[in-house]
Amino acid sequence: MRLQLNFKSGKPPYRQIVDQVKAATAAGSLRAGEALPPIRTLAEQLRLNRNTVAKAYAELEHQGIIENAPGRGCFVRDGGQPLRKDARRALLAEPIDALIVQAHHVQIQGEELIDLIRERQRRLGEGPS
Amino acid sequence: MRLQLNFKSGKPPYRQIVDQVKAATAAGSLRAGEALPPIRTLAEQLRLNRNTVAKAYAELEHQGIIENAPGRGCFVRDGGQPLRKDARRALLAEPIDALIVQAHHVQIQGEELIDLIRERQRRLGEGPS
Amino acid sequence: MRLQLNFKSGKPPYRQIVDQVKAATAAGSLRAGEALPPIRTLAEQLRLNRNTVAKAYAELEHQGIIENAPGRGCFVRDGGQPLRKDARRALLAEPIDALIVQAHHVQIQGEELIDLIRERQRRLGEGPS
Amino acid sequence: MRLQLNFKSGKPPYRQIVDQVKAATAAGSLRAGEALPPIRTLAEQLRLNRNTVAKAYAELEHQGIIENAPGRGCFVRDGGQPLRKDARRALLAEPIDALIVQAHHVQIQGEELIDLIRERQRRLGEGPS
DNA sequence: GTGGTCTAGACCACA
DNA sequence: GTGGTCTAGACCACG
Repeated sequence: MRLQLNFKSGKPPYRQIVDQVKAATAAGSLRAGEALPPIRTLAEQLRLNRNTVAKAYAELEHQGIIENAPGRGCFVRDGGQPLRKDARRALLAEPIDALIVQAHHVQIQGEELIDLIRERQRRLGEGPS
Repeated sequence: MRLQLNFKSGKPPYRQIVDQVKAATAAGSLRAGEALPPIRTLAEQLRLNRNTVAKAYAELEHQGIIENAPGRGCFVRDGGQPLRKDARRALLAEPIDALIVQAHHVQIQGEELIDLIRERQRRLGEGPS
Repeated sequence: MRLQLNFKSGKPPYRQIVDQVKAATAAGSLRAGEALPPIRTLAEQLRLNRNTVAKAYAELEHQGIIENAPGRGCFVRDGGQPLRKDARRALLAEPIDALIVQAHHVQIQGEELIDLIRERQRRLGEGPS
Repeated sequence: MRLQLNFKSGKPPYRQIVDQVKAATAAGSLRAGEALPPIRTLAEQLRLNRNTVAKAYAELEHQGIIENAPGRGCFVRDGGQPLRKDARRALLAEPIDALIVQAHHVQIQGEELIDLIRERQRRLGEGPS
């Protein structure tokens, strides 16, 4: 589970954590019973205060996504069937549009943007499927 | 020019206005020289306070997207990107990486992500408004 | 760091704060990394509303002079001028012309103006605070 | 009488007109009985609305600096002795400081600033006294 | 404790 | 009519 924060988006960090964990569980890439990273570990990775991460975890527990077992860690609860592919693709529509717009603003469009993305995929070690 | 606020996203309303106006200029549905709705009018439409809309417009002016002429109104400015191509591409590296990670969370990778992006490009290019 | 407002100048208070902080960093009495007074404290000192001071600080952050860290405070940033020398000199042409004209109005010209400027340079260089 | 507006200073244009005319009369470069440019002429030169210039003139008349003779124009009233040299020099202290600070921000200081100013003086056709 | 955002309502400068 | 600034006081996110 690799979380990615965007400090310029305006969305508060604790909300970004909540939303990303929810997306991962909904898509099935985080399975029921799996453990989330300990609060202090995640706080270090994301360079956030522990209180902030704790708040995100508390919110996730409040929404029934995870279960907080004091002293043992946080675990994903069973959330039923993972989403179908269309639903998962729909989750990406908004962030993709945002990227296209931002690219347009620096006058990079169409295939040039696609090329750039492929380059970053290669660099992140994610070869074309 | 139809603005739509999402009060559940966690992103502050004034930021949503900024991002949507930027998107509209990028997509061509707002052209250079065109007038934006007056602050008071937009505030009424969106059921926001005048100051909140004013803050959004001020931010847009600060970013060089629009021009605020006291007494006359707010107008879309002419683009004009002085940076060299490498610099512009570099600006996109971070948001692209964020998207790739987010897509990974919902188990969409490689060429499947590329396909999705092409689809959104087509849809945005079809000319809104 | 002693800020002084002039309510008769016609210049808005938040702009006076911005200009004075910029002056202080330029003069070296505010060094990189140093903390500015908290918004609420400064607002009290200057008998301004908190929002007004916040606007000034936001503007300073936007100009890259300071860094506002929610929860920790506001800090002076490291300078770092990426523009080339010609570009920087060009930025001064307009304000210099304005000064020459203003001096002309009070019948101070040529070398007499230069002398006056040298005198102010000496005084500012003596290191305030 | 050459007026110079600075739209970025934050000081309202009508105040800049008032202050500059006051400075010129105080320094003696505008003498009693002399005519000010007609409102519509000045408005065109400064690219302001006539109302704005009219407001400045009205303020000047209110302060007893000028006299408005409807149909004939605006004239400077007798303001007694013009200021002594020290007083005139003092009027320039603040704008000079502002320039030095701004120059410092683009890392132009000392003699380099002096050189730049001399260059602008030459270009404005104002040879060293 | 810190800074960030929003509302409500006022006054000013400009066209 | 337009946008710009200020006040007052509220709530939120972060450390």
